[in-house]
Amino acid sequence: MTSDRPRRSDATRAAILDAARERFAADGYERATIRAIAADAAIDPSMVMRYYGSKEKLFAAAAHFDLRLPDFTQLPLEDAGTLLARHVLARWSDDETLFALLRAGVTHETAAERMRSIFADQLGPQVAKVCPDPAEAPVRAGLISSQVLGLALCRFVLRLPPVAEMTEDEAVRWLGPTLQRYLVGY
Amino acid sequence: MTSDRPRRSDATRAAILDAARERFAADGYERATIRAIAADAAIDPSMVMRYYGSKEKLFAAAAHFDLRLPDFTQLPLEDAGTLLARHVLARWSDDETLFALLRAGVTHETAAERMRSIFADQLGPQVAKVCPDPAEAPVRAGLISSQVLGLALCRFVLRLPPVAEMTEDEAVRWLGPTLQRYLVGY
DNA sequence: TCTGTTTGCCAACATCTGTTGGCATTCAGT
DNA sequence: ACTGAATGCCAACAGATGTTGGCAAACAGA
Repeated sequence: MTSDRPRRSDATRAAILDAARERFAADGYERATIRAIAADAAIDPSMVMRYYGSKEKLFAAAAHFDLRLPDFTQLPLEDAGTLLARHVLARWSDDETLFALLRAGVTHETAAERMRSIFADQLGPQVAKVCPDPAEAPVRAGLISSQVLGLALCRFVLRLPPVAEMTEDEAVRWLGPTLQRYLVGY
Repeated sequence: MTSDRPRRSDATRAAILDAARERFAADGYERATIRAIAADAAIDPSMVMRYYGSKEKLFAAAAHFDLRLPDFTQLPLEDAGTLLARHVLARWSDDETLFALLRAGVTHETAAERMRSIFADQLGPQVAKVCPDPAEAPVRAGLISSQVLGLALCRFVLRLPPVAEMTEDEAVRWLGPTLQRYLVGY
């Protein structure tokens, strides 16, 4: 249906998406100009418009993200918090899409909505599987989000020195118990 | 020296600062235009330039913030975390300057630097007074910042529903123990 | 080989941005 | 009352931004 035979322009489309993610992640929504993205992708700005329609739609196309959470029921419950902290920090480091969402989400409603749906649709259900009362799952998932996003904000975006210079292990050691409590404690 | 007799334009200057804080808080640095700020202050855009020199300097002038932390040595140590959570949440609610810093800090280096200095110079020293080893104070202050900023981000900026709808008491109940641990625990 | 579509670039548009200079009015000191 | 400074607005600038339309070259199907 939607996927025909591969087009000759697929490489260009992909290059645009890559450049867009990079620019949105580094500069936020408004500072990431179509001209700069096009330059990074080594094509003309008008191509971006032809293939993605508008800056808004380009962002929507570039900002798909999957946290790739493990199945929480398969996790040893007593150190789920630590494993979750490690997984999320790693996921954060190897995919700049989350930066794009974080930087853009602060000023751009589309990005904020995308962020909300990631934590509601991907994290929420997993939390519901293991937390004491499934009705509390949204709140617990929200708290986990707050600590995870807060650390990412301080570490990667604001670059508060002590948080930015922390090793990943150190960060996991501190966050693990916090997430564990938000997950199953009181 | 710097402060002469009050000028006739002081009201205008103050109106500009107020409008600037409001716009920066609501829209972030780039979307908060000088024209919009001037319109809110009911004066001409050129006045903003005359009194503050540039948009950059206007932001710097508008983004002064004091957390007004209590003296931690005067606090009952066993619920310092809870008191800190309550204080910070309250402070956040009644001064939009922090929003301006948060929204702008994500894309604007001046704002990020200001944010860093707030948490390093205001929070850090207080933490040093009560944490087990003063050498750990920066890291502990950084962790506290991450949780506090993360909650503010989710609650006020991204508006994750479960976090945004939480009562302040509920938020304090969840954050208290976390901050307590970052403050004095392991 | 011919034809229509796809891919790409160029030039331009309308608008918005921070910023500047000039001119009128109002105020303060004498 | 006179003078110089302070205050305010208007008009305009130069540059950047998202976006559009047209035209050339490369391609694919017949």
